Amino acid sequence: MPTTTAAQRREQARIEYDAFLRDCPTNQLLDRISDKWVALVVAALSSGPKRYSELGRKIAGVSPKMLTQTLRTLERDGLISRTVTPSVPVRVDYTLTPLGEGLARLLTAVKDWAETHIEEVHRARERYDAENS
Amino acid sequence: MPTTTAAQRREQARIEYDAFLRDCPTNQLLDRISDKWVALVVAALSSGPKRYSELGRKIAGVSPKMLTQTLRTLERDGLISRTVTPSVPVRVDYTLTPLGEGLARLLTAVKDWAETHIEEVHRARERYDAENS
DNA sequence: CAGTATCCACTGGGATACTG
DNA sequence: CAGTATCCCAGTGGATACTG
Repeated sequence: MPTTTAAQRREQARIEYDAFLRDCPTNQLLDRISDKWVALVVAALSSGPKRYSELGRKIAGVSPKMLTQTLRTLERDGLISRTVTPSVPVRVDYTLTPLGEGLARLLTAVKDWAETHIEEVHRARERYDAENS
Repeated sequence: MPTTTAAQRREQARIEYDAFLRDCPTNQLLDRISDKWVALVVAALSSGPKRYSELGRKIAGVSPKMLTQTLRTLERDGLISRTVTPSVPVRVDYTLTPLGEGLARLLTAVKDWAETHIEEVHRARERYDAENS
C-alpha cells in the first residue's frame, strides 16, 4: 500500500507544473495577450499615442481600475511607456515602445488568422451542435 | 440635469462592448488560446495523435474535468477530432484537424516571439521594480 | 485629469466521488 | 479507460466613492 494517494501525487504534479508554467515564456506571454483589456489597449495605441481618458473612451466599458491595472502591467513589461506632462491639469500619454510594437505585430498575425478561419470554426460549431442535439 | 449618471452610461457601453467583443473573431480566438489548457493540449497533439490518458499524463496537473472540457470545446470548434475505438476497454484518440494544425503553427509564432523577447521583458520588469521601490 | 481605495458578487476551476 | 456529477473556495474584476 502506497503512502501517497493518486490525488496527492497529482496535486504534487500540479504544483510542479504550475511552477514550470510560470517560468515558461510562452505562457507568460499568453497570460498577457489573453487578458481581456491588453489586446484592446495595444490595438488602440498602435494607431498612435493616447491619453488616459482617450483610452478610456476608445475602449468603451473599461473601468478606471482595470484600465490603470492594464496600463501598469504593460508599462512594467516594457511594452508601453508613460509620459507625464506636469501642466494643470496634468496630462499623461501612453505610447507603444518598440517592444510593444513588436507585440502589436504579433497580435495582427493572430487577428489575421482569426478573421481568415473564423468562418470555418463557426461551421464546425454548427455541425457539432447539430450532431449533438 | 441628465437622467442617466456617468456610471449608468458606462454600464450601457460595457454591455454593448461585451456584445461586440463576443462577435469579434480576434477575441473569440484569444479566448481559446488564452485558456490555460488549450495551448498545452494543442502542443501535445502537434507531435501526433494521443489518447485521453496520454494527454492527462503529458499535461501533468490537469484534472479530468478540465481536460474533458478543453477537449470538448476544441472538438466543437473543429480544431481536434475525436475517434472512439469500441474495444474493451474503449480507446479514444484525439488528433489535430488541418484547422487545428494551422492553430498550432500560429501558436508556434507566439512561442517564438515569446522566447525571443522574454529577456527584454524581464529586464524591463527589473528596471521598473528598481525604480518603484 | 488621472488616477487610488474599498467592498463585494460572481464564476472558473480544483477536489472528490462515482459510472458505462 | 474515459469520462460525468457535485460541491465549494479563491481570485478576478465591476461598482462606488474619494484624491492630488
